[in-house]
Amino acid sequence: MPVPLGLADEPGQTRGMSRVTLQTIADRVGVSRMTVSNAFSRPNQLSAELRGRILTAADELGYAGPDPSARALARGTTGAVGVLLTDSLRHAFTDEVATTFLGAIADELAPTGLALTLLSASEQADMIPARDVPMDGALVYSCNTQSTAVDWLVRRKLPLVFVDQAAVPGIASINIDDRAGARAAAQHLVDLGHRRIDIVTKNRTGTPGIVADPVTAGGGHVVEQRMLGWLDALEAAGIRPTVVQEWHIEVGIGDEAAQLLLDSGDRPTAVLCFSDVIAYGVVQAANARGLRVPEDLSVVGFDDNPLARRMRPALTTVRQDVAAKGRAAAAALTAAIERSRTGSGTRLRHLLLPTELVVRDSTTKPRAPG
Amino acid sequence: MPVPLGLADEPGQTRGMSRVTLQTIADRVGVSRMTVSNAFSRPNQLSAELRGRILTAADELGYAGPDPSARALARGTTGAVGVLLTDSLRHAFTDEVATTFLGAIADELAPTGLALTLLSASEQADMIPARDVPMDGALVYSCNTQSTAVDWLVRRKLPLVFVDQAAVPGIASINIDDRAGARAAAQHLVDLGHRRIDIVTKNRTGTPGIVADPVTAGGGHVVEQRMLGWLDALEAAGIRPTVVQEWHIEVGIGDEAAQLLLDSGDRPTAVLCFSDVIAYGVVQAANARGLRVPEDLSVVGFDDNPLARRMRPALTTVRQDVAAKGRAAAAALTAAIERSRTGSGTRLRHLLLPTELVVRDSTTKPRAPG
DNA sequence: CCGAGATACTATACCGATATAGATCCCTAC
DNA sequence: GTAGGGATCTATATCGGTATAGTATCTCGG
Repeated sequence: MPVPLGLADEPGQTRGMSRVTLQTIADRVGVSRMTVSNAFSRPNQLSAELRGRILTAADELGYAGPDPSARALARGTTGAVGVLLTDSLRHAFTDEVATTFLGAIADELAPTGLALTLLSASEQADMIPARDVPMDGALVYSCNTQSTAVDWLVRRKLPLVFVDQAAVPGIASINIDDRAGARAAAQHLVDLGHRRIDIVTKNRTGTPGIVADPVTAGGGHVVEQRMLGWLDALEAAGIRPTVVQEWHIEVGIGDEAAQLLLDSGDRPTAVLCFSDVIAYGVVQAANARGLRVPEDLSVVGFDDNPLARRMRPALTTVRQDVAAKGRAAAAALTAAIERSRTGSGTRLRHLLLPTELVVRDSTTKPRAPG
Repeated sequence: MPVPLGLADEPGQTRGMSRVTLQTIADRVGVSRMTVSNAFSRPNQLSAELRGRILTAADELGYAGPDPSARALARGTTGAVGVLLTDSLRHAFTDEVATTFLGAIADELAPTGLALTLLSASEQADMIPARDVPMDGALVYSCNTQSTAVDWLVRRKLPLVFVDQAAVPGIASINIDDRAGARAAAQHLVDLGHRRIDIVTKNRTGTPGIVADPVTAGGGHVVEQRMLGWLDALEAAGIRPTVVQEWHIEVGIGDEAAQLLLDSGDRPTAVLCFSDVIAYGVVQAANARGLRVPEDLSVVGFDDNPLARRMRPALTTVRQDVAAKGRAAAAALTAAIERSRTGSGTRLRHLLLPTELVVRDSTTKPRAPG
């Protein structure tokens, strides 16, 4: 029964009289505070008649229901779960892979009634969301495991699920088979006859440019796994790729990385990219130099971002089922929360979802087979 | 100083001994609980030496900092703000207009350190996020004002900002000039010489199909305003449009609505659409029937969704600056929160952002001018 | 040598609920 | 007639902090 909006008090104004609490209502009706609490939270603990009177009184007093913070303290549960994101929160809404992932989580969480709180890993204004925001559990999405934010969550002993990160004993994790996917991508190029194959990867922490030792360059678990996968296939074929890394991962960012490869004297005939978004940049850069994809340059992405299908030529890439990853993550989180409530129960899992090479039109045999 | 992850206790396990609280640390160090609290929350209230000892002890005991829920209760602030969304949360990540809006909010909120909690208006499992989740304030985005969820937020007297909704006295609101935009869109068609102009609108609550009385059909504030704007121009030109409404607002949904219009004997030469997404559907449907846009059918959208520019032909539409709307909303919210903290301060505002007709390639003169 | 003012810490009183163990009262079965 | 068992409601003890008003102790100018 919606109350006419105009009648509501000014937000935040207490208007002289003190706040209405359970006690206020208890006094009004002449029952104990506990009974009023039960009227709201455990209806079957009191008679329907009394409950009716209490609810009426509460309504008259403009009571909005038990205070969520107080309830959270007393019950030990808040009704919200967090998602920790490394990048700015904006990224959560900008990147198509991220939106697919989060959308799937939202869907999976919907029936539980849990709200989804987006947490930024960056610490602003002496407030650290991962440490200070009340929540019942959290998803850690593609964050650096060393990150202090992750550390705070761990210290809080919150039920956690790690996604796209190195698995840690005692914490559920969801990963995709990055290494196998990358290996398949590289093998695909090798099988096509390419010998000059280079790599454009991502590394928010390193310096952009050519990477001397790719294996130890870091950049996070996913970056490392994909690198290992590429090298698995390339080294087996006796190929030593030039590796360049970028910071940015946004569509439309100019490509200093691609420049390093395409303008070098020893130009590659194929490029493996950390993501479809990066591949997009590489294709743009190639076109800007008059190179045709795939005739002059084969390009492979990763993720099977919707972007990959929109590109011309359509991008050969490694598909991961991002939605399935999101659903699995949400399910793992609710399971973890349940486990922490009931002492224990289902065993904690480390899931590895498959990847699959999707060959489209951005790869072909090199013009002059090596 | 990150703690080695492996050493952390199992999440949620109390492992025999009871939880570490301020008191635990106070006892260990031999000071009062309040002093320990100060060590964490008001460092300048105690000597650096003692603070050091306290922090060390806390660290040894595996204390993760003051419990957020307890702190929220005592301080009356949680560090998170909510966004209430009518549709499933998924929509927040699926729809490009929504992601732009939320991304802008996230950006604007970043420096404040506030976390963003996504609230679904639907009530699941006896848990109503709008009523039960702790937060410092909330944005209400394009929700039905009658919605119980909105009502809960109002009763809680939370600082609120209404976006894309009828303004209510006492609550800040951000809107765009839907009516003027729609009027301009309709006038554009009239000026081109169209006389048979129909409308495809949206209405989640009504039944899909032809709408008898568009003005009273409801569907929410934005729907109503745009309808008024269209009719302003059409009625002035003596045109009575056929109006059909749809439920779905997702790209790629088959178009029963368009069908009603395009397959009728008296086919329109132009269609005004509630959104670009709907316009996309109409164009698809037209193409499927062998009609060319704009030669056989002019189509106008609304929003200037990025989709509008990607479409072929590029869509004529009404631009709104969604990012600006998001920033304004976030700013209004932080202002509202500040206002409720300090009693009062800046005056509460009702903002109306401009709209602008963007003529692209989906509209032209009717083939046989009436 | 004394009072004013910091500085460093403590005592007490909330914040607004929920959990758990009673206390009544009424009804039923033996 | 009474023990046992529900259905209702209450009393008490938390939940884990923070705000505010003290109480000492120290410092310093006059």
